[in-house]
Amino acid sequence: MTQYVSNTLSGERESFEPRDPENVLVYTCGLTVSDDAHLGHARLWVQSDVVARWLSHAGYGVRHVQNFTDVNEKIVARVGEDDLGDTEAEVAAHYTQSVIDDMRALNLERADVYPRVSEHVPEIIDLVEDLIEAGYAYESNGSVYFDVTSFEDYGKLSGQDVEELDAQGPDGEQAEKRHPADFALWKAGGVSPADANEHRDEDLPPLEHECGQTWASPWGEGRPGWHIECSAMATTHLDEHIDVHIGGQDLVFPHHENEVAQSEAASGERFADYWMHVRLLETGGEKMSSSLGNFFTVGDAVEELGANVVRMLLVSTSYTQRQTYSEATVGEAEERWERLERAYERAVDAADDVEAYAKVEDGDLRAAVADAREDFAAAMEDDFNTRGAVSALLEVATAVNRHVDAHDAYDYRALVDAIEAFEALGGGVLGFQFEGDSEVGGDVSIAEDVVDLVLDVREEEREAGNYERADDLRDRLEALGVTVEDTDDGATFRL
RNA sequence: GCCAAGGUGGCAGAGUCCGGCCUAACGCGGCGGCCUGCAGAGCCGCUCAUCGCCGGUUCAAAUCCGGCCCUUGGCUCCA
Repeated sequence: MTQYVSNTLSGERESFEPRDPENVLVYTCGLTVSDDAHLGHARLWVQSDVVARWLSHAGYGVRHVQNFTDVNEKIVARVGEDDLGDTEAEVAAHYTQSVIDDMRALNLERADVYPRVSEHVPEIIDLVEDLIEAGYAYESNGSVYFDVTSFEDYGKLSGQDVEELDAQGPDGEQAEKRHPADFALWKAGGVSPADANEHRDEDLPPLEHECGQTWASPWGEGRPGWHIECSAMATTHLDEHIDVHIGGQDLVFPHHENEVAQSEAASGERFADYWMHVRLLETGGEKMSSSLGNFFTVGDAVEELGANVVRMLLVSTSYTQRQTYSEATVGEAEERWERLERAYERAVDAADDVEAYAKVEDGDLRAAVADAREDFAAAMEDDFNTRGAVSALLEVATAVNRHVDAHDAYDYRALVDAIEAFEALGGGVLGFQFEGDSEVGGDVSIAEDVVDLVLDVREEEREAGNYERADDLRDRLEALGVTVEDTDDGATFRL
């Protein structure tokens, strides 16, 4: 059993050999909290979530860090908009919370740390100082730039040649730089009104003064550059040398290239051994993005489709392949999820229906589950092929349906095995939730409303002390296939 | 223009690293049958591929090599 990973650094699929299998260091390049997250972001999150879950499942110890960029001119540009807040920090806090809510709604496993730029400015300053001392960066007019010509390997991640590169950064920086491809590590002063207004909604009054938070530094008041934050936070919370760096494909250059340069120049060590780049989610032939305005927010998607369908969608194309978002692909994801869920429920019902000591044996079902476990593992080991992993589970679904259709007495052990496969692989690794998931829309929604009505009546009976009536309602619901469970928060049910 | 990644059936999407179990997985769609009071779900069978184009290597290529065409991303904030 060997894990394989496509590595942008080498351009090849490599066997995965973490430096310490007990403590695999994974950094997911998070997002700038200047707007609600959309499905493109969610694709990255879900894919990196599944990577972390699978590695854990496969026996590795994983330390996962995912950052929030909460210092950025696009955030500044929204100051004063609606009720977002009057400072950069308030706007950032608003969208950070929104993203955290989205991540919870998508059933993402918690990362170990979610560092924010605003809380790591001292580490960033230290790193910039180190780079200046080592001769890789220079101060110019209160700003600090990385000297790309000083770092021999510059361009190795994205395949760029320094001499061929166009200028990086806004026009205003060019005069301060030695080489047009040099990039800012530290920017003097706050965000200029011009830079902020470039991203500002046209309907809002333009900003007139320099704004955004600034910090004291050896070079005067200023703000960290974009790329340096990830180097500083990855080093702080993981190590100078990490195992896996995951991010969106649109960040290969310049962001990740610059991270490599900064980190490796500062430490003299290789920064990340495996660079995984999740290809983009496209709609209408172009990438889904905030700036293009062609996005579907995570919140809306979860509300409309349910977390399981969204996850099924985002896991239905392997991360090395760009994905199309369309009505057809969403429809397919719905069908695939429902097929899986129904088979799971059938297996649970059938298992409830037989005694544990039942003697029936169905060799086909047992073999199908065993094969599926192997296929699932093989797919995940082969560069985290999530589509193949789902397919393996759907094979179990077919086998369960076949078994239940064909027999009056069921193979208890085989059913339990199938249920465990659904829960451990579909639930534990792919992050689906088989129970307590309330699907929104259509007949199910109406049925749920009706059940809620009955439960309200039952609650009134309970409060009045009429437990016989309440228990009768519960029994009758159970007979209808609705399992009622009383919790601290009131009664819940599942169909 | 330069850099990178891709082009597989009606759709979507595995397989390409290590050429032959690929007569191309899984699913959606379409057609027929079983089941069913009806519907849905489910089951069975069928439908559907010059695997971008051209050439080469080989007994054998979706898979390897060369050229070309097209798409997407990056080179400006971007997952």
